[in-house]
Amino acid sequence: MVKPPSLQDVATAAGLSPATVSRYLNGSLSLPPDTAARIDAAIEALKYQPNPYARSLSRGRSDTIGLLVPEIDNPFFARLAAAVEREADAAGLALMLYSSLNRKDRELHYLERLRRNFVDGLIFATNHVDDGDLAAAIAQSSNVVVVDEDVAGVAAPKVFSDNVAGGRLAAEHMIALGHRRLAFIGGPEGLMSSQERFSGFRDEAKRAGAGVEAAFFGPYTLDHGREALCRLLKEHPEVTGAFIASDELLFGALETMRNRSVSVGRDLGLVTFDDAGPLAFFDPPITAIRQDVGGLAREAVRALRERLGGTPDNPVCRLPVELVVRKSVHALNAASSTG
Amino acid sequence: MVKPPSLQDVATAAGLSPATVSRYLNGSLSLPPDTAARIDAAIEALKYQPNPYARSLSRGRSDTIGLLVPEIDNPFFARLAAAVEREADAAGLALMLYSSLNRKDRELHYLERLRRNFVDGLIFATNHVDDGDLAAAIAQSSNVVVVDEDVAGVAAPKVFSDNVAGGRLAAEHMIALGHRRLAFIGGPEGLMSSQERFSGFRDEAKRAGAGVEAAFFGPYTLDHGREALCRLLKEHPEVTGAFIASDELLFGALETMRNRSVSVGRDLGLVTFDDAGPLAFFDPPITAIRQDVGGLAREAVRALRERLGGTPDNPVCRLPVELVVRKSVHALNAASSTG
DNA sequence: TCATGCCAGTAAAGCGATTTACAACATCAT
DNA sequence: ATGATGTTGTAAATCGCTTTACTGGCATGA
Repeated sequence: MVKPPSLQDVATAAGLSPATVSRYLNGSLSLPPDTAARIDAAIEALKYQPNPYARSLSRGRSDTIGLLVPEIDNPFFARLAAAVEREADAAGLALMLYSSLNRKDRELHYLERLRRNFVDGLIFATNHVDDGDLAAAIAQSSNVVVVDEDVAGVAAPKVFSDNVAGGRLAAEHMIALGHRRLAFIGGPEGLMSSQERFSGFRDEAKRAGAGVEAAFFGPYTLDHGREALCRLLKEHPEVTGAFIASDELLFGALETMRNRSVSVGRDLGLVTFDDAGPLAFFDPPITAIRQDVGGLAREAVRALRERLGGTPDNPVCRLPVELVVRKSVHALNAASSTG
Repeated sequence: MVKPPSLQDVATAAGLSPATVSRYLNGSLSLPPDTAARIDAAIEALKYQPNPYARSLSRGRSDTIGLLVPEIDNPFFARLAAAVEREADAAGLALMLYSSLNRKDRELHYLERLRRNFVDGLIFATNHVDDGDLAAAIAQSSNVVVVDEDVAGVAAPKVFSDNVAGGRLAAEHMIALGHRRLAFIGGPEGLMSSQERFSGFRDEAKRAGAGVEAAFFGPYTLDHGREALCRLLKEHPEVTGAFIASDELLFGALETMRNRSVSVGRDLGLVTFDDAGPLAFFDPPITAIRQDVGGLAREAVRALRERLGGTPDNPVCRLPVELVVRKSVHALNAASSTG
C-alpha cells in the first residue's frame, strides 16, 4: 500500500550516496566491511527491493524472457511451459508466457514485443505452416530460439526432438510384434515434425520389409484424428498397426475406434507421439514415443542464454526420444523377427 | 538489433515536442487533424513502439498482472492459465505466469514481486493448507484475487466454483442410478475445496437416504488416489459408487482398479471433479463434475480489474458447476428413485 | 481597447535505477 | 617534497516516458 523504499532511501539510511549502494549491490565496488554492513542493515530494515522497471530502463535489459506456445492448455505445451519456467528460474530469469492460439497475428504481436525490448529473448514454438511472414519477423529480432517445430528458413538456434528416431522406434516396435501392414496418421504435411516422424517411420518399415499402406496428413486436431481413422478402417482394413503423430490426433482416433467397437491393441495396434497426456491411465494404456520435454526446455533456455551472451551461431539441437511400451500394440503372432 | 526509436525521435520527425506526442498518444491532448496526421505518419515511418519499462516507471504501473498456480502442467491449471491469458489480453493486460510448485517459499516470493510493483495485481491459486504466512503476505499487498481454493482468513476478492453443488450433483447422479452405499475420496481435509465437495456430497446422500460409508482425505496426488482406492476396496466392499474430488486422484484410483481388475462402472461407479483431463477418451469415459474454468478466469480478471480501479470491497463469487454424464456409473438395478 | 478564454503546444521535473568520470585522502617509494 | 598508487567513495548524466504547470497567440465580447 505504502510506497516502496527506493535506492535513495537506502543510501540515506546508510549515510551514503545512491551510486555507492548501487555499485555495491551490483558488485562493481568493493567496500570495507563496516560500510557494507551498514548498507546491508539499511536494506534489511527498509525491506528494500529494487524496482525492476527502473532497473530495466537503466540497464536496457529486463532479465525476462518470453515463451510463446500455440496453446497452453495442450498437455505437451503445458509441460514445456512448466519445464521452461523451472529452467528460467534457475537461471535468474523471469518468464512471460504467451499463447498465440496458433494465430499468426498474435505470433507477430509477441515478436514485436520482443523488438520493443519487453523481453530480452523469446522461445518460440509454433504449430502451423509459415507463409514466410513469421520467418521474416523472426529474422528481424535476434534473441529468438525456435523450439519443437521448425520455422523454415530462419537463422536462429533451434531445439527439436529427434522425430526421425521417434518414427523409427514406432515402426520397430510394431514390426517386432509381428505387424507388417502399417499406417501413419500425422500433422500438416508441410511441417517438419510431420515429415520427420513420417520419414523415420517409413524408412524403418521399408528396411524391415514391412509396408506403410497409408499416410494421412492434416491439422493436429481431434477432428483430423477421427477422420483419418475412419478412412484408415474403410480404405485399408489390412492395416494392423498405426503410428499416430500426436496425442491430440490419438484422442480423435480413439473416439472413432470406440464408436466402431474396434479394439485398441487387438484389432489395431497404436503408437502415439508426445506422451504428454495421461496415457498410462487409458484402457488399454497407450504405447508412446515420449519427447524429452525437460530436455527441450533446458536446451532452449541454454541456447537463448548463449545468444543473449552474444554467441552468434545458430546451433540445432536434437533431443533423443524414448519408446514407452504400454499395452496398445499386441503381438500379431509369435514372430518377433526384426530384420 | 539497432536501437529502437524513442518518443523523442518521433517528436523530432513530426516537428513537435515529446510531451505533445506523449499526450496525444495518451489522449490527454486533442490536436488538429494535420498535426495528428504528422505524428501518425512519423510513428508509422519509424515503426515506433513505446518502451514499456520507461512507461511503467513513469506511470507507476505496468498494465501487467500475474497468475500464480501450483503447477502449470496440471490440466486444470493449464486451462485456467489459458483462460486467464485470454481475459487479460482482452482487457489490455499482459500476463506473467508463475508456478509455485506448491511451495510456500515460492508463493511468498511472487507476492513479493507484486509488492515491488513488478505486476499491478496477482491472481493467486494455491493448493495446500496455509499456516498463516500466506494469509499474512497477501494481507500486505492489496490487488490480490484468490481463485479456485481459499486461503483462510484473507480479505481479498475471491472466485470459486460451487463445490457444494458439485458434491450434491455427484451424489444425485449416483443415487438416481440406484446406488445407496457411497464413498468419497478427496483432497486435504483442511482445504475448503475438500470440505465443500464432501459436505455437498454427504448432505445430499443423507437427504436421499443413502449412506456415505467412507471418506478418504489426503493430498491431491496420484498416490493418495491409489491408496484411498485400495483401502476403499478392502474396508468397504459394500460401496458401489465413489465420488473422487479431482482428476489427479482419479488417475491413481483408476490404476488401482485396473491392477485389481475392478471394472469402472460395473463394479464401482465413479464420478470425478474438474473435468480438465481428456476424460471423454478414457474407457469407459468418466462422468465428471465440470468446473467452469472460463468463468473462473473471467471473474478473477474482472475482480482484479475492479480492485485495480480502486474498488475496496471483497466480493466472493461462486461459479456454477455442471454434471457431465459419461459412462463411469452404471445403473445398479432398474430403480431410479430419487427420494 | 482591454480583459477573457480557448487553442496548440512546450519546458522541465520527475519515475528509480545504472554508470562514467572524477575527487578527496592516505600511503608509499624516491 | 613529490609524484604514484590505492582506497573509498560521489556527482551527474542517462535510460524513455508521463505529467504538471505554463506560455504565446488568436478570437471574442463588452
